[in-house]
Amino acid sequence: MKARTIALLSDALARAVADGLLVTATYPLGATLATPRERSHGDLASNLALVLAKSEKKSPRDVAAILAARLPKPGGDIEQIEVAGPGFLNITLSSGFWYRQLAAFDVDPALGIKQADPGRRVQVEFVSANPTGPLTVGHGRNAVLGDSVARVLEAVGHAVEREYYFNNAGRQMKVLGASVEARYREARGRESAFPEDGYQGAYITEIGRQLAEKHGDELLEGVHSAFRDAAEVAIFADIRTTLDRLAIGFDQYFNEDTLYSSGAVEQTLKDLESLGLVERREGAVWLLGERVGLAKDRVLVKSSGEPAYRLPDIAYHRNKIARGYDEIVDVLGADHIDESREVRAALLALGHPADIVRPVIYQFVTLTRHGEQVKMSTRRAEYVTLDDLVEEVGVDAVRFFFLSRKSDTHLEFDLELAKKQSTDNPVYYVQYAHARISNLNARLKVEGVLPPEEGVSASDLSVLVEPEELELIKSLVAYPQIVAGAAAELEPHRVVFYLHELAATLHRFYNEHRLLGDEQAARLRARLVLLRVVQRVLRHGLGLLGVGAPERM
RNA sequence: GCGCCCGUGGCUCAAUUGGAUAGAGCAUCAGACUUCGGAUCUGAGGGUUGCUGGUUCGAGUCCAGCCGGGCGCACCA
Repeated sequence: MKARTIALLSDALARAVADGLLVTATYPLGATLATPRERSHGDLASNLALVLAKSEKKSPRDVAAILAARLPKPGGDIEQIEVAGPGFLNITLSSGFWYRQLAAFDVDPALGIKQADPGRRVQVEFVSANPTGPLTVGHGRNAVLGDSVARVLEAVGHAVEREYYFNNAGRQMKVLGASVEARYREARGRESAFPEDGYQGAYITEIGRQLAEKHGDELLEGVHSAFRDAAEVAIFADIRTTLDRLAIGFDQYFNEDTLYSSGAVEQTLKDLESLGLVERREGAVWLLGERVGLAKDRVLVKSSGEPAYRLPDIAYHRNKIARGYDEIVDVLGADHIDESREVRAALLALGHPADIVRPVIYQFVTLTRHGEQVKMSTRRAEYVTLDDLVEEVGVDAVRFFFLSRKSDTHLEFDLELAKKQSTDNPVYYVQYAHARISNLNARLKVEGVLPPEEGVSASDLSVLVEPEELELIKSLVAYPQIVAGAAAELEPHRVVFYLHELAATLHRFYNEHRLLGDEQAARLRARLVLLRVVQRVLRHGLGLLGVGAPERM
């Protein structure tokens, strides 16, 4: 419809030029045709006259009037065209158009969502927590965000691979092993030197205790990798369990270590060096900031001879690019923004198409309870893990709440609100809309009323004349654009806001119009089609968020 | 000090990426059906979008400078 309307506007412009009233022959790039947020502004609004005003040296309203006079007379899908405000052309579509849309949605498994053609191969890398401890609430936002971005991309026809990148070799893991060893010794009643910067969580004590149980005193003598290995296995199992609960899975787990064994890290360093982007000084190897567009020089290899984290990270991204993805999404906490920039700069310097790497940055999460902030300290054992959070408020609330803010803003997670089984809680509000329709269908079925078979005609739907009904139809028809926008901008929160609004529109309709006992059979049938599509959209949207759509609550 | 992100009713957040009279929810107040589950709905009050300039037909959105908050500025990952 948009394309058709633009063609009409373009025609009107050409005719105005032919009539000698306007001089701009080509349809301007800056002109948009959008759905106004204000309902009284019609269904489509063009700013064409506003954009042309300057070059035409006429007032926007005059330009709009000239164009309006050359648009086709209302009829067919267009019911009304008017000049409004500073010079907008507001177009109202006929109800017949909307009935046809609804009828089409009813038989379209894709609910109007266009499939990208050709679809792209997209990799989404997320979570990527090293196995040093249970996932935190912060990882939770990462996990849910990454998974939902992947779902949205899949919904518009891209082939998505989910990847988890981890490092089980570095200093962190050594400290982890030493921490476990100390706990093991304690469990065997021996002296132990707990590392100064060791991991203090209770889960470490537990792993140490289990090793003591299994091996007795066997591990007291000598140097063992068993501590580190046991910790890794136990912690990874724990992480996977948590992710499973959240219905999050991965296609690949990528171990940083393979970048060393394959020589990729070394090769990356060589390549940077041969491009003259590297300098050796103070015993370390530096990436020259100026040469790659960064403010400062950055260490690639420490004076100890170990690569700093960013070198393997650059190698990792080269590896990803070499795998041929059309697009690479990195879900990162705000504290990794600079790192992401450094990698990007290095990739560009190495001649890679760094633009296909798209970081999704999220800000930190705070938990509140009764308006008070819940303290989370990783150093001490008093943090709330992601698992604790899921345990307390449930999977649906965790996922919905994490997605209900634009990722790049701080997120305040209200524990009490998330647990409430009432209208205040947006998860329940949306889920209830879905369950309500199920319940209604069940009640009607008892009365012997069943929804019509699929394939009703637009004219069958023309009994839907109430404002609440047309509002629902328009809201449904907007859904594909919401999904497309969420996919293009990697912003699942748009789906959350849309669903809340759709649910509100449904509740309004539901409250105003009673279906049970309606004697007008044709109207009842049409309404059941409408509700069927509403329910499908709710279910689909919740699916993009990974949130359940219950039949009953 | 430098860089990045953010400042929107009392609170938590949106705003179709530069569009029209800045919208929701919570909270407050006032109401609705002899409940297709009231886990719902209607209405009201509440705003100089941190401040000051600038860009243009038009700014919450863009540019500059301040004020305030967060993150980063390791040879930690």
